[in-house]
Order: sequence, then C-alpha cells, then structure tokens
Amino acid sequence: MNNIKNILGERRTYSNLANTHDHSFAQLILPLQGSLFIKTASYQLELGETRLFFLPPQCQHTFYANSQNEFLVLDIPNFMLVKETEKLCGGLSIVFDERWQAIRLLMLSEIGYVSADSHNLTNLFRYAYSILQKNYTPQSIQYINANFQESISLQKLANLEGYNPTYYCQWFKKNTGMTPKAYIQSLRLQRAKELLAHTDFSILRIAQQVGYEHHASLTRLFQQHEKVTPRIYRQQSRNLAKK
DNA sequence: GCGGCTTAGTCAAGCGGCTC
DNA sequence: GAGCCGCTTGACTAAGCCGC
Repeated sequence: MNNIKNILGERRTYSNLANTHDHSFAQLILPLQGSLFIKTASYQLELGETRLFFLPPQCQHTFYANSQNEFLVLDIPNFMLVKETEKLCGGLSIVFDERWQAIRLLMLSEIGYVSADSHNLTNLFRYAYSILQKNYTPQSIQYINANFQESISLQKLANLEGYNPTYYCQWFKKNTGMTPKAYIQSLRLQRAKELLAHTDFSILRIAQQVGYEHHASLTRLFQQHEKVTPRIYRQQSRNLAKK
C-alpha cells in the first residue's frame, strides 16, 4: 500500500476472511464493539473491547473476525512517528482504560465532521501517541505477553534484551517487581481463570492452553494462589455469576 | 561465579463420579 | 461391579533464584 499524507480516521468492520499484509503507514486500532483476531511477529491475540492495538509501519499482520465487530481505525503517516517506533516491530497491545475511552470519544466526534484538514485529529493522535510511547514495553516482556502459553526459557528472554540470564533476572525484577517466572505464572493464572469461568473446557485442556503439559501443574498453581483447586474455582465463579 | 535452596514440571498412583 | 474419564496428590528431577 502507498504511504499517506494525512491522518485518516474512520469506523471499520472486519470480515471472517483472514487477510495478511503490511503497509508503509502505522495504524491505531481502537475497539468499538465485537472482537478481531490479530497476529503479528510478537502477538497473536483476540482484540476485544478491553485492549487497543498499535501497528507500526512495515509490520506484517494477519487479521480476521468471527463475529459482528466495529473498530475506530486511524491510518497514521510515517512522518508523525518517532524512530523508537521501529522497536515495536510486532506491534503493541495496550489496556483500553478510561483515559483511552475519553480519547476515543474525542476522536469519534472529530471524524464525524467533514473538514478540509485533519488538524484536530492530528493533535489528538499526538496526545495519544505520547501515552502510547510511555506504554512501550521491553521486547522480552512483549514476547512473554504474546507467548506465555508456550514454554519460555530464561535464556531466550535474556537473549532478546542482550543480557546474560543472571543479570536479566535482576533487571526484570527491577522493572516489574517480580521474577520472569512469576510474571509468566501470573499471566497463565489469569488466562486459566477466564477459561474456567467462561468455558466448559476440561482442566487438562485449559492447562495445555495456558502453557502446561499436565493439569497437575495448573492444580498446584491454583492451590498456591487461590487456595482452591481449578474445579472448585470454576464452581465458585459460576455460583457468583448466578447471584 | 558458585553453591545451596526453592520451585516448577513431570510422572504415576489413586480417588470419585458416571455409564453400561 | 467393571471400565472409563476427569481430577488431585505425592514424589522425583531439573531449572531457576538468591545470597555470598
């Protein structure tokens, strides 16, 4: 696709046909309704109503949707981005919090106007981009976020940052307040909780989906952190949902 | 960098519920 | 009651973490 000269913002829907491509401009994708599956070099995720996604230029990505959906998409020309954006070669997924909701509201009101230039949208994007830059996550943490359901070695993570494993552990703890192992576990626990609460998958299947080969590992993880087994957790969460 | 301790992952055995 | 399935528990091993 050709580069663009101005920011273009519009509501878009995505079909169920998988589409793989890249483009010379960046994209900011904010959720409106439904969900969208996105796969990049670093991410493979379902973009729902709780996260937004930034796609840097030249980032090959695949997307498709299985249900009705709508997203606010901003096409951003290259000259508006700083060079650091290149580090985000696989994109960046960010929690869609109240601040982003406010930004989305303003952007939506701006794209509703027919305007000769896109000054207001440009300024809004500049503000959003400054937040986005603060959200820049180190490459190894991006890798964990995208691949926590697979086996991840400390050596691999250390290599991504160019550190040796011992120093990497110290560096990681300084940045996140926990060890790499603990961070991976917290992601797995969170995902397992969602699957237990919202699906009828067996404990074994859930364990395998979050990165364990055996369900015993998931049982122990739950006993350590939740003081109950996965099955009891599922019962409790469904009882709460009924009330 | 090393050594010891801790923890995660795996395996195997066993328990309980369900079906025939 | 036997067989199957899903799940839990205990023991062992290897990797990771931490203090020196």
